[in-house]
Amino acid sequence: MNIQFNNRDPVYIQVIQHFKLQIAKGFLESGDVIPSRRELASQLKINPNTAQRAYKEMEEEGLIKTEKNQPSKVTHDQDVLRGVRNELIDEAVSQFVDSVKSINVPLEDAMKLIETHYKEKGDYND
Amino acid sequence: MNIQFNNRDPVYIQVIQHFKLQIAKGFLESGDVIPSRRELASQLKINPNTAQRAYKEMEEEGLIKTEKNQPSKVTHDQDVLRGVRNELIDEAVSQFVDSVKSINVPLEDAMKLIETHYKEKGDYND
DNA sequence: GACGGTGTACTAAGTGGTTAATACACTGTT
DNA sequence: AACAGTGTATTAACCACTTAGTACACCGTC
Repeated sequence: MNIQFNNRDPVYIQVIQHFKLQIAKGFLESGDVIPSRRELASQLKINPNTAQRAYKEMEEEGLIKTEKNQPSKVTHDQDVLRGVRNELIDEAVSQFVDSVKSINVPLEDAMKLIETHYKEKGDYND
Repeated sequence: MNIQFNNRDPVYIQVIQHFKLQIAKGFLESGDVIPSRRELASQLKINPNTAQRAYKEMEEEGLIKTEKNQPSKVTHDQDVLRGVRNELIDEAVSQFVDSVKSINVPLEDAMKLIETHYKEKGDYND
């Protein structure tokens, strides 16, 4: 567990984002336990309340499930997990399409640019 | 002149963005005059200092040029103007590619999604 | 039952950055 | 010369939001 924080976005948002990425990549699966608030805070050197805030929002989104005095677990609802991935993708697509359309970039040009950029950069591993 | 402000981003940023879009679309061309700080502020119902801040940053980026007691004008430097468009595009492309790669979406899938989304939505007019 | 672990709630403090207020210098016009 | 319009600079106020502090309730285990 290690997150590269930027100091642009709020920490708790970045924590949530981190977990969503893990889920979207399949590294975190249904039923997996995640660290306690205090443990996560300790590992990431953040305030426990910040961890709590992140967990609370994830709980409200249905990503994780917490039972009394039990470590929080990733939800068993497969649809929700698939949803995380799809939302991340949809968000990226929508934003991109909105951007290029707003300045009248033809579809063909946009596609070509993506293809080039995609192939240029190395793959992610973690 | 009319901007649909969101209350997420700072106003002065949105003002800059608006001018960049106008430039990228070719609606604002080299040498065109833009409203005075106070006039813009009046039109948009924002504080003159907010307009000033936006103009100042655009000045620093070389987008506009201001001479004493003359209305600010869009730069004559064509390269800068082309740069605006290219930066907007590059930004969109990079962000998209980073996003999809970070969750291991294959290029083909990404392309297909873009194509579909692009065709679905109506074109922009303004 | 004491202790260390868990999750949770409430409140206070801090903080960074945006926006507003105000004033100054300059120029052209009347 | 007065005035109304420019751009500019400095400082103050504001404000939303994040983060931190603290305390409480609960459960297992030793």
